[in-house]
Amino acid sequence: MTQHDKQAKAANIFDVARLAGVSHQTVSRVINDLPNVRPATRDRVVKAIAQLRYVPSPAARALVTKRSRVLGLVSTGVPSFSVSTTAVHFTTAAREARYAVSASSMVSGDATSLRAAIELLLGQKVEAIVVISDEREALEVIQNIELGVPLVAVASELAAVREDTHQVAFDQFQGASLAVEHLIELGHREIRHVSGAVGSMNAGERERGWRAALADAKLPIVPALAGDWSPASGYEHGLSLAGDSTMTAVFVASDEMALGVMHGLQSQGRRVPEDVSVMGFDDIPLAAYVTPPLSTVRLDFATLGRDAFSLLLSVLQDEDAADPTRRMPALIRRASTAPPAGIPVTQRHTSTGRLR
Amino acid sequence: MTQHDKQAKAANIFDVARLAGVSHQTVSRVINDLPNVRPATRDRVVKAIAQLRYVPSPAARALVTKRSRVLGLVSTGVPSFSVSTTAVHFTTAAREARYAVSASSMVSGDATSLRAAIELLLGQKVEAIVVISDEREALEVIQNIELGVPLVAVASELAAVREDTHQVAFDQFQGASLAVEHLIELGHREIRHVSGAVGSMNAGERERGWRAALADAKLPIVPALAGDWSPASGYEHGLSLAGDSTMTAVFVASDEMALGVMHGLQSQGRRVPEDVSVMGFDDIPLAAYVTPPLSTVRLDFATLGRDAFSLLLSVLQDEDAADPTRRMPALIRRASTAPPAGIPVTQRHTSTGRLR
DNA sequence: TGTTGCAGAGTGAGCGTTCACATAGACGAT
DNA sequence: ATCGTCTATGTGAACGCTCACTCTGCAACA
Repeated sequence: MTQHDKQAKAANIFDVARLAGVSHQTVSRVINDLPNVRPATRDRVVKAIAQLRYVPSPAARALVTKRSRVLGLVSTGVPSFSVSTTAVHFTTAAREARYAVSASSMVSGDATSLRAAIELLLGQKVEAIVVISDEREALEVIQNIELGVPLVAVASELAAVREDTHQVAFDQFQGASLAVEHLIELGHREIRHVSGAVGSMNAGERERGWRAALADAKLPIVPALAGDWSPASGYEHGLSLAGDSTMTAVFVASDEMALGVMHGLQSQGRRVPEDVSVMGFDDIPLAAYVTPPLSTVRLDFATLGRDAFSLLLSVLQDEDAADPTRRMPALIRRASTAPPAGIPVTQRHTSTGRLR
Repeated sequence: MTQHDKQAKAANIFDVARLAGVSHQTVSRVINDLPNVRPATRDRVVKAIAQLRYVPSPAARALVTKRSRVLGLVSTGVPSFSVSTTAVHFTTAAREARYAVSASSMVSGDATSLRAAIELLLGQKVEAIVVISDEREALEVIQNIELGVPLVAVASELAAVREDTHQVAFDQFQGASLAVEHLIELGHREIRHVSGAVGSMNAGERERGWRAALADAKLPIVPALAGDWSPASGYEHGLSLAGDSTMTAVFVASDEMALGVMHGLQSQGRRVPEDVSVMGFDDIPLAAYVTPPLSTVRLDFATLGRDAFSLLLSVLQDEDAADPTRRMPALIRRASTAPPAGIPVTQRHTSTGRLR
């Protein structure tokens, strides 16, 4: 019974066929779950497979079927909660559907490395590519490459230049409006915005939402303060906002920056939310556990990741259902937002000078 | 000149050979950069390749060479800064060496899905597998699978059960000692610890470091408070620690939890660092931008990721150099740690009762 | 002038699958 | 008895490479 299952070299379909006393084609039918195989025969084959620890060669299979069952995943930027979570759930969904995911993440996202990454993916004959990147330019670079395979972009702008580009995203605009409306409802009238990085599509949509909500309420709009998603940039703007005694609330384009803003504000003696309300975006796990807990807009990245995969799958199966689903964010009220101080005018006078 | 480069179906090595007026073997020599090809010939081939947009089939190549140039990457747990950063840099290094990375991330990391993930990777004939997981059990599950390929674990415990398992890690023990010694130097005598998740190797090492540093200084040791890496668990422990008037400092096993601890403490009226010093671990980007900025231990995950790849590469090339490098963490002093209040005894009396 | 050596090619087999097709037997209808 | 039909199985080619050879001509040497 005991086999010489030494390092002999892996069994192939013919070895299995021989052991099971059938043709290689019958083995193929069994591994591919095709009909017209007698249960008894199937059994013998299955046993032979197990005994020989046979694993079909993906290379041979890909060679003849011309399908690799590999998906390319490109992501850019410093690892963030949003991108990572989306990616993990995309990968999980793919795995469950028995697709392999060839990942190509990169911090910089410049045209050169992006092109190299795509090239490598294409060289692997991936069946489709999904891009999780918020950088408008990155998406454009990719769209200008002759891919030859479908592209799914997890991105908030409908900039579908090419016919075979599909999209899945949150409604960032609505999310931002939600946030700003919440501040307006609380009674705030001067609401500032710290935006995300230049060239970021999400940043653009969020700023647009802020602007629209203010316009709707006929409230004053001043130029947004340009951040870069880093807590450091939030902090810098927090410092300068501390000196702005007319505003009573800040809508920040991300939680990470919002925490920086709060720290900047607090370090100058401005209290949150008593003096200034701060609103974030994303709802990162930490948001609820800082002082004060951050009001924010929740994005369900897990669902987004799975959505991206479903879309990819339907594109691959030519069901051009492909409706660009846009998930709605949810408002999360916590302690960093509150009605403005009841005595705004007096307040304004006493704290007019630059604080330091 | 203009070709009918319609959807004709991709060119193969023979098409290129025909166009260049050489044999397929010469084309093969060119794409593999082998010698004994006249420059003029090489040129013609290169031109033909460009003209036909020829890309060699990885499947055909893998079929004959028996090498896939694909690496498997498994990671477990909720996406975190540490894991994501390590993974991104591993991927980048691999891409630069023209290796593809098949990613299989999963939130749960239970034996079943872990086995399924490994199975899928093995089915793709990956040349090696790297695991970025802190869960002892996950690593054990994987080590008990007959992989047939080398395994590199990014993990802090030297639990090399199998011969072909290699490791790369930080010296978590030293890092934790560093942190605790910093607190001791500041004058703290009662230093508590909020540990990471049960079953986490890093958590174990960090707790061990805390214990050792206290023992070295002959300071009292009480059982650690068991967290689970989540900010929520940090918060809970922060709440209970607020009632512990004997301790003046807490060493928390991660920054995320440390922020939760600070929030718990602060919500009970305990000031950081005036009443309690809090020390984190990891140095996440946010750590410097909360109030107060968090003292912590910095881990260079980017280097770790690259190290993992170098190790993998040397293992693949049979250079069993394979020394288990352990990178040293660095102490980062910020504002969440300070000398204990000068009047600890009085303090102790006034705040003895449970705060709430 | 013949022999050797080597650079620069080419030839054909083989990798492990799936696909299209061929074949054998069983069964019911004519 | 004969034919078609369906099920269960087998046969051989093709996929696109690399590998191990073979072949050709030219330079160098005795």
